[in-house]
Amino acid sequence: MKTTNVADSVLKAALDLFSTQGYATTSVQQIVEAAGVTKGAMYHYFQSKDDLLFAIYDRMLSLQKRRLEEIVARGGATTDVLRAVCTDVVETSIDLLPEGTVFFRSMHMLTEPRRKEVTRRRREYHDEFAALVARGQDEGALRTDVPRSVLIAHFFSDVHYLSYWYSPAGPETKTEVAQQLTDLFLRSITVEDR
Amino acid sequence: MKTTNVADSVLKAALDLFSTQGYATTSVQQIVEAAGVTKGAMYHYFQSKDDLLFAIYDRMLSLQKRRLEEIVARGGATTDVLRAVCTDVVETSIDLLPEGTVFFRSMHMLTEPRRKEVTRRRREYHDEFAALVARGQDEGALRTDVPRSVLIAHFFSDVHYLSYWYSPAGPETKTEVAQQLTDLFLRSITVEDR
DNA sequence: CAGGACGTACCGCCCGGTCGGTTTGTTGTC
DNA sequence: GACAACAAACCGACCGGGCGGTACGTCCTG
Repeated sequence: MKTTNVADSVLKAALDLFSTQGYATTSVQQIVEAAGVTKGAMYHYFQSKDDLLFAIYDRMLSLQKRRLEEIVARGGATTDVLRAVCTDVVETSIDLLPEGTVFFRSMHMLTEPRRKEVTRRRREYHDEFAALVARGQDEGALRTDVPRSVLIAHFFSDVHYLSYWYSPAGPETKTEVAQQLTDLFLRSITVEDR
Repeated sequence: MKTTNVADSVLKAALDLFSTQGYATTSVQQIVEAAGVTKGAMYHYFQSKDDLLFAIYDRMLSLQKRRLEEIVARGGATTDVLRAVCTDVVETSIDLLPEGTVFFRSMHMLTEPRRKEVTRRRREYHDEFAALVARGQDEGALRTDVPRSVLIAHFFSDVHYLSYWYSPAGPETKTEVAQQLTDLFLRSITVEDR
């Protein structure tokens, strides 16, 4: 409760500054000042500046993974599951917009072991999603004339790009956008029927 | 010819290093060493490290803009023009993959006036593309049940994401990918006919 | 011998990180 | 409940280093 207050406010400040200024151009001094703590306090809870970045990634990756697995576990027709996953990941990504900004912008700044782990966990997510698409293709619901890797990249691109254009202050709510993007995606990857 | 040799090799080295290591984590010393020149020589042709970044952006933006305008100038049915633009920008983006990597990763590192100009020129491109989509909607060829801004973001996301997943060493050629992504995009934004 | 094209030594700054010390909190003892 | 004993939490002055950038000399070309 109290011990986490420092760590929490530091993380919050770091996320805010990293997402607006970038990781490299944000100094530890700025972070602790924004968080209202001292450098000593921060380095008591975190080993390095790198730690802060990784903590942000860790939280985001855990959350996304958990949500994906929950939806898949609920079961249902493949295309329905796919639809649920798509809308959910778009909505979650909008909730985590600052994290997303930092993620794609600063991943290459992580030190080697950590970057490896982030890559590994992203691949896990990717593979689980790919399995879903594969199932859809096997069932004849999804088109096979485009390589699966392209279909998947086509989906992740939307999620990825959100932090570059979406603004909560804009005209569309996150629910609408999630619906619309999912619709666009599914329309493009399903087989032409009737 | 000779005067540009230094500037060229510096820019080439900078692009290479920026795209692999990131802008902030690449020192001017590294760049000049990789380019085989000295710091003095570099600072004779460029005013700052920032200059190098902007030069990369400038080249990329000019090229994309020029290609867009050439295709639009050729005229034709709106959907055909749109298709041509899409495949072309995907192909060009693949040709400029390192530039794209640097672009989306380090744009926020540009100093204020330059970032403003980059934003302005991107908006120019965006607006021209948006006009094309609007024309398609007016003609009844493109769907209007999804906000135009979402349709456009949906397209740019594919282009944007290329530098994160596409590899020339991979199984798909740039021509194939361009065709496939264009197909996915157009399928999702055209009205259901038949 | 003038002036652009460089080479080199150097500067001030600020960064991430440290470290000895102080405060605050917890526990055990009588 | 007073207090010693100890640990965890926290402070902030300080450090070495590497950064972007510069000053100035030198060389080459016309």
